[in-house]
Amino acid sequence: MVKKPVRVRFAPAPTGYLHVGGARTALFNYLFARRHKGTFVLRVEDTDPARSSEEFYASIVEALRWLGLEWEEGPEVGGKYGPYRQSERRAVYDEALTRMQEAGTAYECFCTPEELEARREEMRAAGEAPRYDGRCAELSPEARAGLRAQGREPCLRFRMAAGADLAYDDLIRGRVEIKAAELDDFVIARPDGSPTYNFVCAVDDAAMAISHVIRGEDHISNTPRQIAVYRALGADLPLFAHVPLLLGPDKSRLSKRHGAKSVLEYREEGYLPEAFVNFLALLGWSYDDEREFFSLKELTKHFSLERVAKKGAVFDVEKLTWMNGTYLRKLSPEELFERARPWLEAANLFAWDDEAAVEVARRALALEHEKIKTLAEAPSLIDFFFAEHVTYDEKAEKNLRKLPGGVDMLRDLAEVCAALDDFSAAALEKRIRALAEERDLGAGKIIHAMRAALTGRAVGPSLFDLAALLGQERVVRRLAEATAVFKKPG
RNA sequence: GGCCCCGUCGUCUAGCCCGGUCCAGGACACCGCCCUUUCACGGCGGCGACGCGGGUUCAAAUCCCGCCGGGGUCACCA
Repeated sequence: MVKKPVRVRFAPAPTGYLHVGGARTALFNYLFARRHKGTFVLRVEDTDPARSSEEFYASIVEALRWLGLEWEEGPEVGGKYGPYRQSERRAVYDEALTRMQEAGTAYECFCTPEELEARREEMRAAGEAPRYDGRCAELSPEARAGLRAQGREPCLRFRMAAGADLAYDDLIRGRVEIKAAELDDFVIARPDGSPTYNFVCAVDDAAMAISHVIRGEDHISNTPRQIAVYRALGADLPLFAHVPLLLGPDKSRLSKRHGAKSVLEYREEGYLPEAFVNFLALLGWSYDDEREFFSLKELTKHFSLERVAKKGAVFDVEKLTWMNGTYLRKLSPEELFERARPWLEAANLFAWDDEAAVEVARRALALEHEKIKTLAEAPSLIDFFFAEHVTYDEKAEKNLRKLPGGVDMLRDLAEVCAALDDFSAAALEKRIRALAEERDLGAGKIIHAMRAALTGRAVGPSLFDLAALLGQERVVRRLAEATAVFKKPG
């Protein structure tokens, strides 16, 4: 038997932003396609005009691109199975609908949503599973005409084969069996003719020659219906793989109420797409018991559905943040600066046409390289280099006050700094340490207070590096200004 | 509630299919120590799990049964 070419699809509905769960599903599809030299298709499931929006569509496309998940076929790039937006495929569905009506696998149902809900409620009350009772399944043409005369507009239902159990082999879960009793005739088109999800999904997967359907496990219960549609269409079944859901801290499906953000929000918060993708891949998939760093490219080499877990995974931002930090540390100082640039620009710390200032920023960020965890932190890490006057935080003020000798020592420090011919970090360190020696003090005493005076903070880069970058003039000035702290009561 | 799925450290997971090498390995977080002018990075160490109960077996995280727990789904949404 000839193996069919691998074709997978990610099929989001543009009813919201791309969230992390969707992103992971997209990633798994992408990886699977690449791994098997197949095709990754993007299909937009916008059959519900009331809930779909262009804004969401655009943001999903942008998010996928940010992650680097390029699709070979889909909106924006085209492909021979297009169009790839279901709102543009109405003709395809209409044709299938007509064929199925003619074949008798679809029939008109005149029940109203209200009537159906009432009957479902009765069934629930009676302890039965609420399902469609087949009331309109065998309506005669005359009966239908009568109902129409009453002003009723029919929807179309799919006729499930009576008494037929269904089963399929899930690539992740193994064999899944569904009893016929659990299946009912479901709506495939609304009275206005617009088709519904289970129908279009199967029609398109068949039409687009999708070989593997990789999606969230919340779709397991849809699978039998879609299989039934496939059969009615006379199409070969794809293979199904249902990946576990992403969970919130309370173990229920990750959602907005857990504070789940859209993918693009993570971008805004300064996460690197390469770190984000790496982290996402590890949520439900593993390589072995050791390795956890993978580039997108490496993932495409190693990914396999066999190593996808069955258990849902909790999205742990802390680990993401740690991983982001390690990725940030792998960048060269220049790359780090360039990638932090959007955040730096937004913070408006200095004029970008001032080359000297840009250079200071570049070097300042380099001094914080080992500490930065997200790009969004960049501005606050270096802003004191550009502040007109230093404002001291609580801890800094405390460190300043602890300086032995107080104001006098601060003045001496300023004097010493002003007298230095060579204001390099090395020369500065030598001089400051010598001063500490002269006064019979631990160098740390001076260093801590001086850092506070120069930066307004108790934490920061190496004092001597920072001071050298700040420049002699500003160092002397800030040391002088810091004497004000001692004049305040405290 | 019916049906379906899942169940190893707080979290992500390796191990389970092919029982012994697992008094369960790695990572994040946390704690301690080291490095060090602070923070951080890095290094070292610690804390910490096989949901419970039966059974099979010389031997069970691994196989079987039951229970419990969690989740998903039951639309003219996708």
